[in-house]
Amino acid sequence: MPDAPRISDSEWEVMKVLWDHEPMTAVEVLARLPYDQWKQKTVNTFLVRLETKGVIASKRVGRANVYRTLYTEKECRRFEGSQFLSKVFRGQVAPMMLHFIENEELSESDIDKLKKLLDDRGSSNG
Amino acid sequence: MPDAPRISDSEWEVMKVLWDHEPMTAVEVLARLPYDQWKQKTVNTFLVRLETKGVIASKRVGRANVYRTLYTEKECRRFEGSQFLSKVFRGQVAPMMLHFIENEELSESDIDKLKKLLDDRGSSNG
DNA sequence: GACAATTGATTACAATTGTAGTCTATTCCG
DNA sequence: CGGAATAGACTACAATTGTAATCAATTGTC
Repeated sequence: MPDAPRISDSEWEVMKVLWDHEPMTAVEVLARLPYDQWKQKTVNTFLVRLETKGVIASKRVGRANVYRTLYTEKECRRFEGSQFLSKVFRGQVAPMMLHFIENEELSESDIDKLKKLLDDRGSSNG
Repeated sequence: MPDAPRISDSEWEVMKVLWDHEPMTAVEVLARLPYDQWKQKTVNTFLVRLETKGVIASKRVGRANVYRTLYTEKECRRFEGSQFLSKVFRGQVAPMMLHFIENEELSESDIDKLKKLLDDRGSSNG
């Protein structure tokens, strides 16, 4: 997969709705967003921009455009994640993980899950 | 500490240099950045903008401005980190951690370190 | 069939960001 | 002392982003 283009904050909100419910029309997208967050036209603009960027595609169905994503959430997360990592944590994974362990809420079961993952990771690829 | 203002990608590069070597002049900042990344005037602009945003402060020393940060790297990381978490991972910490465990390089010792941290975290605040 | 409602297409416009250049004051060198 | 170098202040300008409004085409309704 080629690198996903830059997706702005607002555009990300739209993408998340699309990933969850695609294919959708612009009206449907608005309906899935928090009430009063944006006007319909604003959402339309975001969709147009996302399509221009090549992140989503549309097909005319009747009089409405129906949108679908061209990148998975996972792909976009990979891109954003590595950007974030190098920008904010100088590319150092461990300090970043440490940061989140210290600063964010982790439930007991989250902690267990992560420990198991680290176990697997540790043994499989020394 | 109040929330740090929004710091752009380029501004972050400048901030990292400042955190490492402050207090510094604009010329010193440029010298610490990768060769040919930016012209002196560009770095100057970033410094002015950062000061306007209230992220750094300057003091005139002789004919040069000497800059220092007003927020620690930790504080800014907290801010950026939670933004990133909610934007890209919908606020879910565990999936994010999982993502990085799966997608980024972790050395054996990184993994050990993280496991220990999770142990502490798990037992101290069940 | 004429008008209202809906939807996309086009246009708008300010703030932020990236990337400097020019203008001005000071200071160092010969 | 006069010109060159230097540092900051001010200005520039396009791209991206946030936030829509207007224009135009289509479609349903009476």
